[in-house]
Amino acid sequence: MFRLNRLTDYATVVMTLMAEEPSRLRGASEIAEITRLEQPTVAKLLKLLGKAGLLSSVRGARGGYRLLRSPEQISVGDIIAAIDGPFAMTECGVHGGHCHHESHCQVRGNWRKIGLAIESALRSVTLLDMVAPGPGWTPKITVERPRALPATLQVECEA
Amino acid sequence: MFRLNRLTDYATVVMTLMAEEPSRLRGASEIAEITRLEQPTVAKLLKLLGKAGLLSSVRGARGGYRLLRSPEQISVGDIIAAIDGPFAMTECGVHGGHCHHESHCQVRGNWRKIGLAIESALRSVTLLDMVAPGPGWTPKITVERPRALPATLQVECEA
DNA sequence: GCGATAAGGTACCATTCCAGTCCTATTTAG
DNA sequence: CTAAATAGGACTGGAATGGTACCTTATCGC
Repeated sequence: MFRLNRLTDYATVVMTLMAEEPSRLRGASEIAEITRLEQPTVAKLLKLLGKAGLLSSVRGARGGYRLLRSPEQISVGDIIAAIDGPFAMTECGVHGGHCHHESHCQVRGNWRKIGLAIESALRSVTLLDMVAPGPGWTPKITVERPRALPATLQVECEA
Repeated sequence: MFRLNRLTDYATVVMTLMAEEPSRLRGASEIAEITRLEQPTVAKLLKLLGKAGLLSSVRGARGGYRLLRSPEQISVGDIIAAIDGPFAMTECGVHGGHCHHESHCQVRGNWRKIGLAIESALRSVTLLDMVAPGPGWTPKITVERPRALPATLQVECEA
């Protein structure tokens, strides 16, 4: 599937909640109660989001987290990157050059481009959009593509 | 990560190869040899792609597979759907209504919309594009979004 | 100052999912 | 009839996920 993993999904819920009152300091327990998620899970998410620079934390009693930037300056892409790590459509090269046709592999290059396009699209959807998208909001994602040329390419990419 | 799983990745390589000579019947072993993938893995992919209606199969000795439609009529989205199943950004509702705030959960609704937008974008990239994208090809994905309204929404969505 | 509270960090376990293998039909060429 | 190739399962090892526990560090209120 082209599926968001669960933690990332939760993270967007948590961040959307935070965006409702950006200046308010909230603790993990409070957030867990409102979102009905497990407290340890929320704590884990908050740590990750803090580490990624999306939240600032206040330690000690009556501590908590708040948004480090305003909702319109935090994107869905930021949240995904914070939880899931960097975008990468394919695993090409993960196993250290196991694929010795990489430089000639058009398919991988295309995936990379498509991935970058999706990433930039997700980076353009902000928390403010998530909180209050407006009644008729629909993200319109379009792929612009020139006329393709006749096929002559040899594909020999392994792994 | 927002990562394609490996089988789907392989499937695009296989399908791109098939697109080079759409009318030619190819067996799993031949494809495995060219792509350097394991033969059983290729066989599995071909079965799935056939089941999804992207390839037609000819059984028996000298049998094989060929594209059922022309390369420009088969999209990357088709391939992903064939291997990974239907698009679904979130798992909301997978565990049968465990989330009793679904109807009020703006976040999930937004994810669904974003997912649909990405899906339609992927459906607009065809095998022909993958085979011969042209030298300067870059998919340009844009999300159109109106001015968001002030935040007042209550988020209470679990799981 | 002290205890309570809450974040920071690390490590661990259980489960799920994925990728790959294997086995047994079924079909067709020769 | 036999060999070759797809069809369609079932099964398994391993990796990744996601949830938990434990301890440390920092701050607040008394």
